[in-house]
Amino acid sequence: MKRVTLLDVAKHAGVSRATASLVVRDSPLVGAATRAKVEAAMAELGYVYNLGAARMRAARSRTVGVIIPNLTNPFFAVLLAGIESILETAGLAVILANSNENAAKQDGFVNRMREHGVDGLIVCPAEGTERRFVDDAGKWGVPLVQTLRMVPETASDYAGMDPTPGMREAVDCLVGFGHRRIGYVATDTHHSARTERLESFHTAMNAANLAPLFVRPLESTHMSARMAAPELMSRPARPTAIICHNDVLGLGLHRGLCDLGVMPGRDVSLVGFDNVAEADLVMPGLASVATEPFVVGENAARLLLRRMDAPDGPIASSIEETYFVQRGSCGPVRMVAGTVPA
Amino acid sequence: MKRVTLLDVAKHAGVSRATASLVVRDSPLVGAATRAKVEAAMAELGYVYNLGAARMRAARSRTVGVIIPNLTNPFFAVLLAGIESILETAGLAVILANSNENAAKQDGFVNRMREHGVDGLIVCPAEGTERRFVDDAGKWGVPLVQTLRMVPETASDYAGMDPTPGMREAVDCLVGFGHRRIGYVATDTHHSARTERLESFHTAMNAANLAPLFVRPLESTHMSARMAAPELMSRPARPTAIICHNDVLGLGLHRGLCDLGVMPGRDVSLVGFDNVAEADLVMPGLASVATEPFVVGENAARLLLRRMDAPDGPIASSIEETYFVQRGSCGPVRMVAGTVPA
DNA sequence: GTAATCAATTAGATCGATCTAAACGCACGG
DNA sequence: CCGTGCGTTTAGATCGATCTAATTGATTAC
Repeated sequence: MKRVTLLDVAKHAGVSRATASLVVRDSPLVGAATRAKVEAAMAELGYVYNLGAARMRAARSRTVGVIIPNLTNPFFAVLLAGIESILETAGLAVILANSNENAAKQDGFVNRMREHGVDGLIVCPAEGTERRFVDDAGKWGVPLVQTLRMVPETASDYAGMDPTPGMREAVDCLVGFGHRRIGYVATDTHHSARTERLESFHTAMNAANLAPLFVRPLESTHMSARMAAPELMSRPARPTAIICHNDVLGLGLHRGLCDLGVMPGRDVSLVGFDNVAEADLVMPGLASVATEPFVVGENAARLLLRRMDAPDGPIASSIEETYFVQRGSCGPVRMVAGTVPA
Repeated sequence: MKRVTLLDVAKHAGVSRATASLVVRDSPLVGAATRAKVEAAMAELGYVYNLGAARMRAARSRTVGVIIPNLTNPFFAVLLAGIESILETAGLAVILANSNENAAKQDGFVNRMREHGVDGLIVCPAEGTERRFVDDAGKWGVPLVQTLRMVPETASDYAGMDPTPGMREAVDCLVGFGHRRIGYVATDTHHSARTERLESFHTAMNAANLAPLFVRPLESTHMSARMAAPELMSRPARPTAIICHNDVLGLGLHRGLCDLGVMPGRDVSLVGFDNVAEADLVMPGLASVATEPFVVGENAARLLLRRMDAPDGPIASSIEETYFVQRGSCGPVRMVAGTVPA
C-alpha cells in the first residue's frame, strides 16, 4: 500500500523516469505514442503528482499566499472570492490567512508562507503594517501585490479603487438636495483606505465650497454606529447629511437613526460606502458608493500573475472606479430645527 | 545569493546537519548549549525552513484543504473564519478552494490538494456531490471532515448543527401568536442542510398539530425572494406567517413585503434562519434561528485535528444547537381577510 | 577496572521529483 | 560508409530536509 511514484509509472509503461517526468509536464519533447503509454500507466496505477518533490528541484510551488485583515467582513470575503477565482483558473492554490488587523500576526503568516515556498503574496495590509514588511518581501524575492490598502511610502504592485468619483457624485447629490451641514463617519483603524476615502470627502466638499461639519471616528461595527446615532444627532450643529466610510457603519447608523424616530432620507440624509447587498434591503434603501470588491480581487490576482511572469517588470497598479448609487436614504433637506426625541 | 539551507546553518554553528534538523523540530534530544548555538546561526543567516523538503521524508505537510461552496455568502465566510482560526493556532496552513456548488470542480480541487499533499480536508459538499467523493477520500487515506452538509449514506466525521430546537421554538412562538397558516420558503439547491431544516419544520408543525401551508423553493438570493413576495401573498390561502430556510431569503422577503406595504410582524410574521448581523438592522428586526457558523467551523477544524491524530479512531461528529431569536418581524396574528394591494 | 547505561551527536541513506548532459536511433548528404 | 543533424530518450546528480542506526563521551554499576 505504498504511494505510486513516477518511477512506478515509468516501469509500468516501459520507459525511464525522466520520460515520465516529461509527460507530466507535457513537454513537447516526448513522442505521441510514448505519451499515450505513460498516460495510460498513470491512470491505471492511480498516480498522484507530488508537488512537494517537484518544488524541491524546480523553484515553483504553484501556490500563492493571501492575507486578509478580517474574513467575517463580507467585503473582504468577496475580495477573496475574486482573488480565488482568477488564481484557480491559473492553476494556483491559495493559502489563506486572516490577520485580524494584527501586524505581528501578519508577520508570522508571511514567515509561514515562505516556509511553504509560495510563488507570490497578495496582502491587504493590517493596520499598523510597517514599511519594512514590504521591503522585506522585495529583499526575499517574493512577488508581492498589495490590495485595497497600501503601506505608506512603499513601492509594490497595487490593486485598489479610487473613491474620488463616487464620493464626488455623492456629495454633489447631497448638495443638489440643498444639504450644507454634512458630517463624516470614519473608522477608528488607520490605514490608507481610511485616509483615501476621507481625503476624497474633503476634496469633494472643497469643490462644493463647503467645510465638513465633523469627522467622527467609530469602531467599524454595526453596533458602535447604531449606538452613536443619538450623539451625532444631538450635536449643537445638527447635521442634515452624513457620509460613512463603509456600509457596516452606514447600515448601523441607519438603524440607529430609525431607533430615534429619525427617518433617513427625510429627516437626515445618509450615504454608505461599498454598496453591499444589504444596502438595498433596508427601508429606505441606503444610498452608497459602489466599489466592486470582487473585481478588485480579480485585478490583484492578475497583477500577481503578471509579476510572477516578469519579476523585474515595472511596478504596476490597477485602480477600479467607484460610482454613487442613489437610494431612498438621500433626499431634500428639510429645515426642522430642534432636538431629537429622547 | 543562494537559499540558506540547514547544512549552511549546521556548518556555521559547527554541528552536523542532523543536529540542526533536531533543533528546528525542537527535539528534546539536543543539549541547551548546542540548541542556542544553532538558533543563533539560524537567525544570523536568515534561515527559512523548507517545508517542501520536509514533507518529502516526513509524511506531513502542515497543510489542510478547505472547500466551500460559495465564498460570497457571508455565512460560509464566517464558517471559514472559524475553521481558519483553529487551524492557524495549530500551525496548519489552509489551502482554500471555492467550489461554486459545482461537484465536478470540487473533484478537481481535491485532486489538486492531493498533489499538494494536504494532511486533511474539510469540505462543505457542493450540491450533487456523490457518495464516491467521500469513499475515495477514505480509500486515499486523506482524513476528511464534512461540515454543514453531509453527503447521503456516507460515513465521515461531521460538524453541523441541529435545526430542531431553534425551529421548534420558532414554530411555538408563531403558534403562541395565534398563527395557523404557516408557509415555508426553501432553497432550490438540494443538499442535506436543506432537507434537515425542512424536516425540522415538518416535525415542529406536526408537534403543533398543524400542516404546512406550502413549501416554496426559491433561488437563494435576496432578489429572488424579494420578487416572490407578491406571489406568496396573493395565494388563495394567504399565509399569516412564513419561515425561511436562511436569512438571505428572509431578508429578501422582508424587503419584498415592505415593497407591497405588507408590514412584517403586523400583517404577516416572518422568521429567517442563521441570524446574520443584518437581521437586526432591518426594521422591524427579522426574527431568526441562530446557528453560529463560526463555532461550527471551529468544531470542524477540531474534529479534523483529532482525526489526524488518530486516523483509526471512531467516527465522530459535533452538532451545534440552534436557538430562536425573537424580533419585531413576529407578532400576533391579525385576521385581515382580503388580498394584497396591487 | 571493565561493563552497562544513558544522553547527545552524527554519517549516510532516503523521500520523489527535475535538471543536465550525454546517448540513442534514424534519415540524409557527401 | 561515415559524419552530421534532429527528434527522443535516458542515466545520474541534485534539491533540502528526515530517518535509521551507529558513535561518542560521560556517568554509574558491580
